[in-house]
Amino acid sequence: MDKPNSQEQFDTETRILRAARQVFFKQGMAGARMQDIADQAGVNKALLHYYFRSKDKLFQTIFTQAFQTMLESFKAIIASPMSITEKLESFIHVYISNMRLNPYLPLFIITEINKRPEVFPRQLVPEHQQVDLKKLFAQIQKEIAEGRIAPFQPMHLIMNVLGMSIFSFIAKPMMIHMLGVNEKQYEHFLNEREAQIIAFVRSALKTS
Amino acid sequence: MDKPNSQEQFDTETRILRAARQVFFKQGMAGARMQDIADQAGVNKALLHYYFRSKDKLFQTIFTQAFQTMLESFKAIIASPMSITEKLESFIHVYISNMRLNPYLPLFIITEINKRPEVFPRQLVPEHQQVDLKKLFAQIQKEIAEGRIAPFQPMHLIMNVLGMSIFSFIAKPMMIHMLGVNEKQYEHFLNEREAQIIAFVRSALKTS
DNA sequence: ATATAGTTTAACCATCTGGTTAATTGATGC
DNA sequence: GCATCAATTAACCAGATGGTTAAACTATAT
Repeated sequence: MDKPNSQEQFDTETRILRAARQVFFKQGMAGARMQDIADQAGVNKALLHYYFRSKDKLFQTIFTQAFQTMLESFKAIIASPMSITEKLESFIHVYISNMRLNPYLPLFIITEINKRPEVFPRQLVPEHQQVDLKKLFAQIQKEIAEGRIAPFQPMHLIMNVLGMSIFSFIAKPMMIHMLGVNEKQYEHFLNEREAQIIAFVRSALKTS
Repeated sequence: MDKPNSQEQFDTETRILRAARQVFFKQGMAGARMQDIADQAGVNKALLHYYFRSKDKLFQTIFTQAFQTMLESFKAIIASPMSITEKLESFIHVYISNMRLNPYLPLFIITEINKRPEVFPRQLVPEHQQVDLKKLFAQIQKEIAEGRIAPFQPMHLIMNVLGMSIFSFIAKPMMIHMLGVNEKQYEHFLNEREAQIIAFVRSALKTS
């Protein structure tokens, strides 16, 4: 009948990667089946091994790329010449936009690292391109000292912003069941989310 | 050599349940192995089926109980006769305490609902014991109208508090790699977490 | 045309895994 | 002692799953 996926325009390797991303993101390493990925990509299962040797190798390719993606937006914002307030609001905007396109990404990363913490050593994030927290922390403390924002510990401030932004997406299924709302109501809620978080952070950081 | 687990004092069914919780929480439904659970409980694998019929049944037992646990603390706080500020701070305190004891619980619930959203219908949360949001929302709006707290939409306010509290625990492995800190530093950070979130929320809710 | 190299497929294999079963052990009442 | 019933175990089974392989197909160059 209908094709499992309309991606004939891409070459085989790309189609496998796209299919693998879909399946791994949704099912995780343990739950993903090579046959499912092959079906989704519309190719023979043996081709997965031809291009990527093993399930583990294919998974690592997907995972590493996903993790890098996550890191990149983070680092880009930190490096930019903005005020703290602007950076925080940029975080909120960027992460919420990204998650609208790719809601599974953060949860995927979190669960997979959680299951095999020993498998993801420093090697995954080479020393030279690690997030430079020191500069960001210094900037926050400077603005606090200048009285431009209320005093909060830098790491907690960042975690607050990330938590409010990311959690509302990854916990969507749980919250829908916990709060007893339906999909549509929750989507409406997510649409307001960015503005609401920004307002909340502004209020918290206001100097009295 | 040594026993896989020192729980000889419990009866077989309890030992299986405790072992299943450990394995399911960490590995998820797809990643968990019946043999692992049996080993962890120190019993023969056939006993798992003798007591719980199938992996699915055993999983459902664990999952339902975990989900109820999560709901109970939520509902208890909502029902209590506290002000909004007190309730929010109670949320923060209760969830952070619970997660110190059981860090895998929220992530477990989130990922499993995510993987099979169709399997968890309303039946899991019987109508009569669903979280009563209406009263809570009304209380929030009342306190806003009385000028006791700054105006934020109730559901966003709650999500903010839950996000800041829960996310810092479930994202621990990701944040450790993202921020390039070590386990010990992160544990120290988590110890300060409750006080920091409370301070942040208070500041945000202050009426100017 | 044909040789060559890369690509794709069907069939197959070994292992893992959830689940079953028949036999054994243990306790309890008579 | 022995009958009865629940609890426990070792051995086994069928299907699923990651992975392999030899053959077939395709395109490109000569």
